[in-house]
Amino acid sequence: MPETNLRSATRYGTRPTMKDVAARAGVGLKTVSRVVNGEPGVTPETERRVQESIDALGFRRNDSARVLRKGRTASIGLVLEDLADPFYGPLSRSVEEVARAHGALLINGSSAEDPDREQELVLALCARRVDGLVVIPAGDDHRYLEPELRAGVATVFVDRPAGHIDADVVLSDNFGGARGGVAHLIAHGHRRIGFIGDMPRIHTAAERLRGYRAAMEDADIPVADSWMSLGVTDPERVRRAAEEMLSGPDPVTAIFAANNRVTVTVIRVLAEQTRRVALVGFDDIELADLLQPGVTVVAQDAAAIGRTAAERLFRQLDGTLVTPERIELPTRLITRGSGELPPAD
Amino acid sequence: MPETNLRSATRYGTRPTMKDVAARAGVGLKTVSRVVNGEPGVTPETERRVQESIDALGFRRNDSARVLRKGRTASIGLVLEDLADPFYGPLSRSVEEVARAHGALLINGSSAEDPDREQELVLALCARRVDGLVVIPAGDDHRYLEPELRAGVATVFVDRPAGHIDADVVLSDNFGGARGGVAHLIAHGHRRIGFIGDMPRIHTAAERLRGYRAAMEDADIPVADSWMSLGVTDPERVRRAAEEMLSGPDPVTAIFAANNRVTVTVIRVLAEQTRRVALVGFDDIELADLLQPGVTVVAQDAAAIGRTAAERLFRQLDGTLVTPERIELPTRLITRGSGELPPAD
DNA sequence: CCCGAGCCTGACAACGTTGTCCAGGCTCTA
DNA sequence: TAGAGCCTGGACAACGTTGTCAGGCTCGGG
Repeated sequence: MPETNLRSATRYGTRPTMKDVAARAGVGLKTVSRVVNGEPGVTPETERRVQESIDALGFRRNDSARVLRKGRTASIGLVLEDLADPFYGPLSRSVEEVARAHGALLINGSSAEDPDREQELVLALCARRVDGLVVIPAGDDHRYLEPELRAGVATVFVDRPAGHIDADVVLSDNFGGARGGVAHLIAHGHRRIGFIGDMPRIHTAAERLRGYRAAMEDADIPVADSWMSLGVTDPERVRRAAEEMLSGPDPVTAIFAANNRVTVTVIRVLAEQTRRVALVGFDDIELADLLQPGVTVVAQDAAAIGRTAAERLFRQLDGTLVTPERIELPTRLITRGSGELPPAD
Repeated sequence: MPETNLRSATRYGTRPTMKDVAARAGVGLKTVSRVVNGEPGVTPETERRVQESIDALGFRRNDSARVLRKGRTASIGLVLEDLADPFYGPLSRSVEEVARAHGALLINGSSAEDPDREQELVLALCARRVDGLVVIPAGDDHRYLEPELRAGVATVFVDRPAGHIDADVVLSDNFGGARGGVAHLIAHGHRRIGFIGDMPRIHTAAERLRGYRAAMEDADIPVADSWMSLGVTDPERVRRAAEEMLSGPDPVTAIFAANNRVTVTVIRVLAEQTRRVALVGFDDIELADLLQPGVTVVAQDAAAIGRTAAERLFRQLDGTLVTPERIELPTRLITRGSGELPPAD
């Protein structure tokens, strides 16, 4: 009874299946499958009839069933910290582009820097049977991923290494970048240089701090505790931290801001100062060149990081890649003025 | 033979199923299902045995199979133009937050402003049987969505209305915002005001242009063709357009930049001018307050737009919502200096 | 005229889960 | 002590698709 099928197909909330299409076209179920998937072995005339039914019923293949049968979902998951952060936009975009080139869709979620939420998200993605995962870790223990890795879920960590498991990592040379940025300030005559960064439990923050210390040590400059502020990111506390190191008994003449959010706040604080204080920031920020002075930064290439990670992911899926590796991408110092100001005591 | 099950379960690329877990725990398949889903009717002792098997095998429920059986995927799709655009980051984030609150995951894709790609993406998402779609349309004909809507896929369009179908839309008051922004310039004494915007086939661009014209007409100012530049967005052409309207025979004393990308380029051009030219931009940009002068903008609330759209989506899914509606969110004029400069002839 | 080859086509099982339904064992009461 | 009712657990079908395999048809050659 084709009429019944038609009615059930157009009833709200019900979708036509291949069975419905087959019934309407008066062919077998498998023939419809062949047409839908462009498999050979169907007469043009039969194909036409099937296609007509498909269009008439508005049939759309159910990929859930397909996945169940085939095993691959053609989708990959991206877990990052916050989509609204300007660093992750381009990263996410470049991951998506690579995914698209491989015919895969991108599912993404934000961990909000919360390890539990990261795990919850990752496992939800695994339950959907994503073929691969790109993870910007919030937590530092990823042993919960072991069964997934064994099951063949391709995984690449980004921006920070995985904890307690052996997996691919793609990140910036945070240590080298920070060291270079601070050395740049030292080269312009600064000795009292402040550092404002995130909690050292975050890998990037720790590495950048290490770079700062290394650069100071290279120049034989002992670091005063009052020059360092760790674990502050919210604008209010960054502001206080900056003001303190500028007004203390041993005031800094330059500040190294260890990420883009910190940099932005520090710029605001410095704009209010009468004294000219030098600034180098980690991460580029938009319009940095239009400010007075332009903001000198150590820039990461977010798009390149995303692209590299995604490409490795698909090479894992190809089977081209077996041994986990750690890939460090170089950073680039962009001088625009704020980092070249001389010390003003 | 539990040993066989165990081996097959840990073989690379194969995952344990509920059957494997059941065999290992010595219970029935359905009992495992009950434990996994927290259904009642399982003795604590049995539950413990099952849980132990789950942990030992690293079992993870296969949501594809679940979806196939239940019909709902607990995921929604978001199709936007470009994730890297600062306007879409917060929007995407707020959509994700609402989705999360409803226990759904977010799948997103970028259309790159290409109608074919938009359709391809949307249909791919429908094939995955997402429960709902949030679409920032690139094309202007969405009749291809009719079968999906009939099938009960909740759909909300954002930023621009759908073409040729009746669906929910959430957008900013582009017309009113632009009109207000231009009126603000007029109120500060400007009469020769330039307009640089996107192709009028894009709804937002057309509306903002209409707002510009309306404000000019309200003030009885005839608009010269040379003051308007439509359909340019790439920096090079925006730059040329701006320079032309600043140097022509009838040079403008103020510019209304109809979106954030245009605004940024115009700022660069104006910074090179000796003459002080007023500027109002549509869309806020980061650090706008730190520039000299601060940039006056007509700001949209991207997060509110995303939240509103996603909430409507889930209300559609609840059944609370039936009739499609058009929701316009107000914009906000933020004065920072550039829009308050007097005309300099 | 018959037979084999080759091409279309369709019946059927399987993917892993959940909903339905029933069986068996237990407790409690008359 | 027997019957009723409850609680736990399991067998089975179904979701919509794809892979396997076999059957029927046509065509050409012997």
